[in-house]
Amino acid sequence: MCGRYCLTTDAAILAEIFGLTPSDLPELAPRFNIAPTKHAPVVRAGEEAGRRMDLMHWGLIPFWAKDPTIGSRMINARSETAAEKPAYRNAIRRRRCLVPADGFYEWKKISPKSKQPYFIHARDDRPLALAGLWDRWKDKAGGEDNVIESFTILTTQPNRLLKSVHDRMPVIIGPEGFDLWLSGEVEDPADLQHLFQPVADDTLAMHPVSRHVNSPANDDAKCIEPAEVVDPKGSKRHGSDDGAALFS
DNA sequence: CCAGACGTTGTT
DNA sequence: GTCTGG
DNA sequence: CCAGACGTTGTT
DNA sequence: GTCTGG
Repeated sequence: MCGRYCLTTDAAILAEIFGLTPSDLPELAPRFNIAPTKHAPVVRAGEEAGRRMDLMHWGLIPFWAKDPTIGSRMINARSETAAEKPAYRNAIRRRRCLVPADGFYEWKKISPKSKQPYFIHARDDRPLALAGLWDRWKDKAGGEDNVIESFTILTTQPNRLLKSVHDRMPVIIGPEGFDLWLSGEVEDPADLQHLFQPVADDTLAMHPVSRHVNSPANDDAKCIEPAEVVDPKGSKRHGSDDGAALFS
């Protein structure tokens, strides 16, 4: 799945990659540890034309929700079934977005009581575009104009590299898929299914990182720094960049 | 009809 | 909002 | 995803 | 154990 990620790339560079108007970008600080319920930038189709980037709450709050805390359980959506789920079926037809990420974290279970975090990123270190859905929720009770826009990240089967750490991974959209994914209303969500295939095995690389990343309060470069794999008994081995090892 | 869920992952 | 379960 | 809380009454 | 918060 995808429950934590990193985004430190400048807004100007993201604008170039995602085809955004450079004069209309949100302020972005480097983020090494974006966690559910935090705000993060997503790219979506503009209401008139083009694309825009806006900050949204991670954890999709369906427009019909009475209690917005439901969003904390909607951080991922299975791409295989999103079109049928009440929480996502409207969004997948009309409100798709791309979630820029330098890379994401996965926790590999290394013993019954221990998990080792890994950082996964493009081999060429360019930002990734994760497939997302968004929604707009309005507080009925508050009376005020309390509007929250929020997003979720789609998941799919792991490719060969990811399979070694986890059984799910985020859907990653290549540049050739941006137009379709960010197009307006799609009548049949089956037309999108081909975008949900796991990325090619040689596009990503990964390395183990410190458990420093475990706490969402830690948001610094140490989160992505290569670290030793440490098992619960304390024996160690050095973390190589597994992606590079597999494909070099 | 109304009430209650609406999600994923991982673990057993 | 809409579907499922009772 | 992980971390951290998980409760009430009464008194200050 | 399970839920909420980040």
